[in-house]
Amino acid sequence: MINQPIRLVSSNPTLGCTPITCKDCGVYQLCLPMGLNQSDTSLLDSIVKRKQVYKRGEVLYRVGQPFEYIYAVRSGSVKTYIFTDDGRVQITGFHIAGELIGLNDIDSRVYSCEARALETTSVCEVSIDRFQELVEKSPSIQYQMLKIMSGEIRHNQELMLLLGKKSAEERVATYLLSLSRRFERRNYSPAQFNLSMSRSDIGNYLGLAEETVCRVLARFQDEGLITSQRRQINLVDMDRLKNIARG
Amino acid sequence: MINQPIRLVSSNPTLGCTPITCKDCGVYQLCLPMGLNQSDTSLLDSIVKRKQVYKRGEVLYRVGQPFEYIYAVRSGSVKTYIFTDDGRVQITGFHIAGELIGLNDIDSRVYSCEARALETTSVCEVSIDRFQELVEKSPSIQYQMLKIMSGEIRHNQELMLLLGKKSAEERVATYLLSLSRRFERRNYSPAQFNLSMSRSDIGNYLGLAEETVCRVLARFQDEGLITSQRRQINLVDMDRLKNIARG
DNA sequence: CGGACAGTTGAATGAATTCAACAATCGTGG
DNA sequence: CCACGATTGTTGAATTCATTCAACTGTCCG
Repeated sequence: MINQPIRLVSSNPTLGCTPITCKDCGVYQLCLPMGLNQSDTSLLDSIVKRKQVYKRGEVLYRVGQPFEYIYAVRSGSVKTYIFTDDGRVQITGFHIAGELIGLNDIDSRVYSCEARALETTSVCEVSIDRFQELVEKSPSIQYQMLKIMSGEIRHNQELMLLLGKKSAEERVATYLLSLSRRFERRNYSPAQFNLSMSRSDIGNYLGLAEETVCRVLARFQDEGLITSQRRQINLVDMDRLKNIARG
Repeated sequence: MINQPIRLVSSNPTLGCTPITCKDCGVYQLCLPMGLNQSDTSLLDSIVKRKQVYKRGEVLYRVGQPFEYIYAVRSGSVKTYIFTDDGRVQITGFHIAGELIGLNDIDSRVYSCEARALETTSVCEVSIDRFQELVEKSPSIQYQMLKIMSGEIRHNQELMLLLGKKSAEERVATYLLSLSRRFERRNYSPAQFNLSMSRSDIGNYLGLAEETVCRVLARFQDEGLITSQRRQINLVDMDRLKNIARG
């Protein structure tokens, strides 16, 4: 059975993630790096509210709306994207279970991007006001937040490298491997998975035309690197894929 | 007199920056958003150490070096950049007076990018250990840090939009206007300034060839949008420039 | 079943790159 | 202070990788 977690909360501690249990939402993984004590996690419990489910295509928030919640994805997936003034769109991230959304905008009163569910998606909405109270009570949680955001900055920088310097093949290979790693961390299969996003979304994210993504995937398939049936992806030769991703 | 600040520390409070005086380094602007009280700023003084000067081309830190300091630029400018495995480079940021360097990597033990002075540059090196102690004492400072990093994520996302979706002309126009805004905040002239980075650096940052940057600047000059003499830039028609940047 | 959407493939086009040659400027050492 | 080599910037011509346009197929879901 593909894309089914073995145990969603069994994330390997050496990866720097600790599972957090939330009374209101049931068990989920907030993916805060290690370093929280018992009282910290109870504090977290106290502010993590409003479990919510969004269906495919539904919007979590729009640009300019008052910034109210940080979102922790429990299951499913979400895309976030920003706009140019003339309406072009750039997808800035795909977010799967265990990831946080809304970290940009903490210094702002409004959301700077739009978030939309790619499939049926369950999230916990964390009130920013209560979150702010929390971090003032618990410096260690706040320091964990600094770390998470620091990691997000690094992730974005790698994306800048991809967008600025990589060829179409390198981009697609990098993308597949990045997804693979994230699934692996969550105990999904790193070699076989379903894409929840369209070719068009992938292309948008990678700075490519949708047709280019198709062609590259077709080439990868011809060369025996992957098999793909629409959104079902199978990474056959990860090593060669890694070589391509590296350039 | 171009590129001379009227008063370096007179930054308009409405911009969300408060000038911070550091006993060890003299007066400089750390550009922490408003919200610190007197005891916070004394705390900051106590950890901001090691005023340091780097000459053009000198390296502040390299990839893989132990992460020891966050840097606050006092004067001059610094570029930060990352590498692909095969040695390609992507410049991820140019940093001028009042800006912080090293915020990515807080969750890491090593620097993930390299930083190099573009000209004679004075910085304050802030020990990460002492910084961590500080933020545990002062939640308000830490929350300011969250805000700064949140802003950095947003800035990087705009760069992703630029790299993924904008034409060469839009990129260069956006770049010039971004520099202009940053100079303006620091009471430098927003219309006339010197670039401390080469065409090659600009192109690298914007995902363009150096020659393309030249050609676009030449076109802008032909069309009366700017005048440029090598690194001396004069924005003549900001409104049209803004229109181009928007697409 | 049918209409809409998503994905694929081919051919023509184009924006930016690469290659190349040259010009202007910088800076270092005599 | 000047000269000269190195660096940086500029411009033209050829090339290329990805895009755009177009036609078509497969799949999903009401």
